[in-house]
Amino acid sequence: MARYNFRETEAKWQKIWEERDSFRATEEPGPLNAESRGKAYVLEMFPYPSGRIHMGHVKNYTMGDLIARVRRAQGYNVLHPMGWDAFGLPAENAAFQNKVHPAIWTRQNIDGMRTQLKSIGLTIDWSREIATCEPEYYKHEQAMFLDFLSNGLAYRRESWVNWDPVENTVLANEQVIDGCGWRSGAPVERRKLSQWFLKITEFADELLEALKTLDRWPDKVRTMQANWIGKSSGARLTFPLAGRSQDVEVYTTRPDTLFGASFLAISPDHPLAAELSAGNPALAEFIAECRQTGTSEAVIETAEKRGFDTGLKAIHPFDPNWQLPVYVANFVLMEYGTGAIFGCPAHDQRDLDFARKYGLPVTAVVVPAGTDANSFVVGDEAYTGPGALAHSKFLDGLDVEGGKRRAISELEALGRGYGTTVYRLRDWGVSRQRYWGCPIPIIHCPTCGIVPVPKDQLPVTLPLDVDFDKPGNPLSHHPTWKHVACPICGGKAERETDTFDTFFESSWYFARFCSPHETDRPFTREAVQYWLPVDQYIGGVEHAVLHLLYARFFTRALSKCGYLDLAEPFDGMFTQGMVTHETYRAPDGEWVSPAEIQRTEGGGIIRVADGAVLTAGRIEKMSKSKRNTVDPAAIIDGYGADAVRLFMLSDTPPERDMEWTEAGVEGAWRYVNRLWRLIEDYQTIESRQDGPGADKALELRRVAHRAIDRMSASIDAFALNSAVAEVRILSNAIGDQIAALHVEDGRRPVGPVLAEALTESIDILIRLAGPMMPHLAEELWQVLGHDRLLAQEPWPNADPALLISNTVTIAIQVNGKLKATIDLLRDCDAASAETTALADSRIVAAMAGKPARKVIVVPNRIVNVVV
RNA sequence: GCGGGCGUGGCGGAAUGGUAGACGCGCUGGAUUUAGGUUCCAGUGAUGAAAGUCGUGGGGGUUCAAGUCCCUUCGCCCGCACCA
Repeated sequence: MARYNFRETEAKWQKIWEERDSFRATEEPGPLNAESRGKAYVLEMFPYPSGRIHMGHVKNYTMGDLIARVRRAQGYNVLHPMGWDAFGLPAENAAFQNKVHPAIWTRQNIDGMRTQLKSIGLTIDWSREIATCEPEYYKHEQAMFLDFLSNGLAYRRESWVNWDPVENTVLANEQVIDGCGWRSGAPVERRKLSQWFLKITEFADELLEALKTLDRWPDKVRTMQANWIGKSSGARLTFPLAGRSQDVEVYTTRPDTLFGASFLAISPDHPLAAELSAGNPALAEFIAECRQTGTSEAVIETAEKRGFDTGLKAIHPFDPNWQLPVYVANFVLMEYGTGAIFGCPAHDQRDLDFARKYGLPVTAVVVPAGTDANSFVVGDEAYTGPGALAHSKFLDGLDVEGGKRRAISELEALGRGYGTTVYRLRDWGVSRQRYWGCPIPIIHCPTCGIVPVPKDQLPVTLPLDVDFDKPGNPLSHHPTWKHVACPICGGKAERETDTFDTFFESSWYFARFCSPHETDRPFTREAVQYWLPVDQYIGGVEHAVLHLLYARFFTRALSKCGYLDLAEPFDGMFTQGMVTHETYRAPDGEWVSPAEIQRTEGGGIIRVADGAVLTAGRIEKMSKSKRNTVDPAAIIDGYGADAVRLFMLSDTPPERDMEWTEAGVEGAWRYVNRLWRLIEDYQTIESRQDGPGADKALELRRVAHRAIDRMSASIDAFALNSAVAEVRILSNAIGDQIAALHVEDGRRPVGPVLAEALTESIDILIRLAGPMMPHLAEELWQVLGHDRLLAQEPWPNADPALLISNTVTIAIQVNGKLKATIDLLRDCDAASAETTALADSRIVAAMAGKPARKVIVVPNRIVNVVV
């Protein structure tokens, strides 16, 4: 055997797998799955075709491929597809910068990325590849939208957007930098536009409740989704305005603190604010200032809390003589509750900050148990804990929950309010004022109003002859595209020029993969019934809320419209961590890419080009701005896909951020070569009747079968780094056995018992290594003389008899501190374990003559002597 | 601001409440080969001559026993509805 040539070998097996169509999925379990354990749909989040794959992709697809390969070997009928989330802003930015058409740019990127992905050696069924920018894909979602519309799941209303007043364009949140447009630099304004919404709120409670059933999802993702949905119970109540016929309706989760109210605050977008501003220029200016921020919640919430006293007085619902000032405040969101709140400074931090700023009274009405209500003072911190109500008339003495109930029943009796449930979740705005997205199939007719495009006229395709030089949406200034005849009256009408949010495409692509070539319908019932739900979905934690929630909603909406019969699309979910890298800076502050650096012998870092001494900075998420990305293609070229895959899996638990290092991938590369040499050495063994090693065989087999057992368990638990460790433990054990053999003329004589154990262990080792290092393992499998592909071989079974040994090592503690270990027969009785432990000289010494007060014996584990 | 997460040797990390540091990187010493990314062997938490003592971000608690459970505190990271 020559040196391992990964370049040739990896290309060779990728070609063979492809020629033999090894990973094609059909609903009929094939001969490989004669003893099929059912189907396994393994899916990684499909990539945006940015042009080149990045390390995050490699991590994602390596993990998914490992699962897919293991499941295949375990006898499951596996579906493991790939496609392209091909609509989105970057294509338009590229069009603007480089004068390339988004369609051409996207298709070129897809071609390049497909080649790169294939170089990783993934078990993808490429016959099912889809791209969401193709009319064959998006025509189905246009039909879905029309069905949502007729089923009351889509509607139109006004909503805010970021508006760049210089470019006259709508900006995405990421295009707003410090409150200004990224290209124009002009302060961004909020504007109202008429937009389409999907009624995700109709499923709010269902989406929340069903989280409980998703027991193969990470708890943190379920928690984040539950918080996002944000179910809260509270009260709606009305405050009459003094001297006016109007009321202000308020939502609160703390009706128990009504007697601690000191002001009312309404949103700058509240209708009352608009009305008052008409006769109040100062207020109008305040509201205009509030609109000088973006629409992002993070910006609004972190902005300085400001208010404007309208001069109006609201009358307390429980006391007609009590009047509260009414403010317009920038932190009150029109989208949540009623767009108006009452402020109780003593028991809400935000209200307290506001009250201190504007000199409003602070009255504590909940005091901790055992505290005197008259001496309890709120300083800089609001009291939000439990306690007894005080200074609250009929609520006095009640606890918080009791107070809430009593306050609500009182409000209901007075006809001033009622108990209610509110969700933080808002309906999903799907309109985008952009070109590179799926056209919304709607026609606006001056006579007939909003008219859906008839289904038989779908798809509404994007025109290709568009101009990106003018700001704004190219669809709206296209000379002809939007001008159409109204489908109802035949008169002159205009197409909707907005396109869908790209989350639309990713909300159902997993179903499309089930029958990607259907033309008249998005998928067949048989195919989705067979494959869905996805058994294992894998992707970045950054999608933990939005994408996953939208897909869950979409699945329900499609079921309501008769497309599916399913509530939850993803049975198992795994969220991976990011890939990070150290950062480097030149003396002038410029960021330097890892590809341009070299480490000196003294441990310093220099830039190769000019020898400039660099400083190593923090380890951060790989990003273009910090220039700390590493190109997977270059690394695969240098070390091979197997080494890259192995390093991706080996060091860090997959849910955590991992640091990419050159040393790490080199270590993985060395291990690839070590396995190659191990098989080389193994081939020198020669079975002889008088050969040595019979006494070593059983222990080696134990290690091998333990490796099967522990690695399988690690994979099921997604502890992929531990799974790699198990393979290394096994190869180390085999290597130790071989190294211990005497070499004669290049041969290693060995007795038949150990020879057989070595052969069995090597067989197991290669099967276990296959999902991680598929090319090397496939090559070694062939070298060992097998005809069948390793990719079609079953997973090994652990022999239970080899998983347990006769003796166990037991720790003996004195007062909880380890003093000795002893070997005992497995499952020996507690009494003899105690006797043996107390007889041990080290224990006698540690007890220093004191009597044992208590002895705790945990069978097969520990004896703790308390003195 | 709100929500979620993470913190263990020089480094990545392992550990059903039961022997802290598996596996690897790095480092130290040695051997082999002068190799055209070497390989192999031994050692490697701190401290101590040793016995031992200490040690899982900090502080407190529960327990025979805590990295693991509870309270509290500090630091870092991610998401926040038009990036995908």
